Amino acid sequence: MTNTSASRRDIPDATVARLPVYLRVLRALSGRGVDVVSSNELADAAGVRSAGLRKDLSYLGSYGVRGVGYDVERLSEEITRELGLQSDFAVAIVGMGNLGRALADYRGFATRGFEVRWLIDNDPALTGIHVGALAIVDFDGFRPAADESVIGVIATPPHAAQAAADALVARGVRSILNFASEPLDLPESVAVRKVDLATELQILAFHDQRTRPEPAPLVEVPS
Amino acid sequence: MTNTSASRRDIPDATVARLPVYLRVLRALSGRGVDVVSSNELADAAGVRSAGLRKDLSYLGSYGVRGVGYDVERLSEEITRELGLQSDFAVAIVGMGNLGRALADYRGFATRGFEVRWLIDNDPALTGIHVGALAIVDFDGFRPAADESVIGVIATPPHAAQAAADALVARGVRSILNFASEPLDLPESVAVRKVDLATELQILAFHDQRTRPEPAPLVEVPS
DNA sequence: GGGTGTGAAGTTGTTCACAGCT
DNA sequence: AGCTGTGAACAACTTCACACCC
Repeated sequence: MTNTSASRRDIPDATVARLPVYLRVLRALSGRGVDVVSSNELADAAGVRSAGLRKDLSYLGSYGVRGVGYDVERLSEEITRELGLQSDFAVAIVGMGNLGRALADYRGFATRGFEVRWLIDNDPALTGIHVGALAIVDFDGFRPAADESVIGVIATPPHAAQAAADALVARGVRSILNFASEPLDLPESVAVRKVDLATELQILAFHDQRTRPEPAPLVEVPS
Repeated sequence: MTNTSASRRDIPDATVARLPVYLRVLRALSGRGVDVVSSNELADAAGVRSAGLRKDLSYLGSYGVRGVGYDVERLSEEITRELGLQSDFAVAIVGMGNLGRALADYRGFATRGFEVRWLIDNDPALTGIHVGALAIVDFDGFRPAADESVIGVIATPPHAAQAAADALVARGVRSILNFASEPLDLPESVAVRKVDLATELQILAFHDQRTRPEPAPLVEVPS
C-alpha cells in the first residue's frame, strides 16, 4: 500500500532479492572476459533454475538474444541501473562491538558499490577511536547531506536497537539493515531488512533434526 | 522430493522461519513473568499479523485456549521441541578473519541454544591462537563425534568457501550457514542457508532509490 | 539447432472471516 | 464476551512447456 505514485515497472520482491546475485556472477564473468552467457550457465552459477532466471530477467525487459544468450556487459549495466547502484551508496554502521567492527572492515562492501562512511557509537569511551581509516563518532557526528542516500546498519545490542533506528531515521535514513534480534517499530516509509544469526541457526537446527539419518546408531553387540 | 521417510507433521518453510522469532519473544515474556499471551500481543511483538501467527501455531497443534490465549511456558517448550533445540547444538566456525572472530565472540548464540565449539582456519599462522576461550584449529583438529549435530558456519573469503564446505561435509556436518557470497555446490542432503551482507544492502538500495521523496529537495539555508 | 520470452498450470504462502470453545 | 483454530478466497511465486526468433 502507500503506493500512490508511479511504480515504474513492477518487479516482484522475490526477483529483486535475486538480482544482486545475478549481478555478482555477471561481474565475475565479465572479469574473466566472458561476454555472452546463456540462462543455463548463469542460473547454474547463481544457484537457481534457468526458467526462473529467464522470468526474472524478463521483468527488466528483453535483453537476451534467442539462440545465443545474454550479453554480459549489457545485462550487468541493466541490473545495476535497476537496483539504483550507478552511484555509490554510503553506509553508516551503528554499534561498534565485535560485529560492528567486523562489518566496518568487511571487504565485500566496497567491491559492490557501498562505502562505509560513518561508524557510530554513543559510548564516549569509543568516540574518536579509529577502526581502519574511520574514526568512531557519536550521533552528533552523523550529519549526512539531505540529498545523499545512506543505508543504516544496526549492530548494537538488542536493547539499543530501537533507539539507534530512531536516531538514524531522524537524520534522514530511509533504509536499515538490522542485525539486532529486536524487531524495529518504524514508519512504513522506512525499508528494513533483518539478519538474525541465531534465527538462522535455529532454522538449520530444525532441518538437521528432521533429516537425522538413523534413530540411534548405538551398539553393534551380537548376543 | 527425496521425501522418502516419514516427515512427521508437515510444517511450511515459511512457518519454520518464523518459529525462532516467536520463541525469542516468548522467552522474553517468560523472563518478565508473563504467563499468558494472546495472538495479538505475540504477533505484535514478533512483527507479524495475528491471523498468520495463529495459523503458524496451528501447525504445531492446539496449544491455545479460546477466549484466553497461549500459555507462554507451554508454547515455548512446544516450539523448542519442534525446532529440535532441547539439547544444545554445537557450532563450528570456519574462517577466522574479522567476521569469523566477531561471530566467535557473538553473545547471541549461547543464549539461544548454540555453543561455538570449534574455530577452524587452515592458515598455520593462526592455529593455536585463542579467540575468547577457544583455540583456533585446522581441519585436522575438527573431529566431531559421529552422533553429535554440528552446524558449520562459513566465514571464509569467497574463493575458499567451497573447499571449506566440502571439508565440513566430509566430517559429517549436514547444516551450513554460509556468509561467503559464493553459492555452494553440495549434496541435496545438506541444508544450506546463505547470509550475504552485500546482497542485503543492494536490496535496500533498490527500495531506497524507488522511494526517493522528491527529485531534489534543495535549498532551505542552514549555515 | 539452440536458447529466449512467456502464457498457463501448479505450488506455496497470506489474509479473511467466522464457527466454536471457554 | 473474548480469542483461538481453520476452511475458503486470495495473492505471490515457481515451474512447465512451447511458440518464436536468431
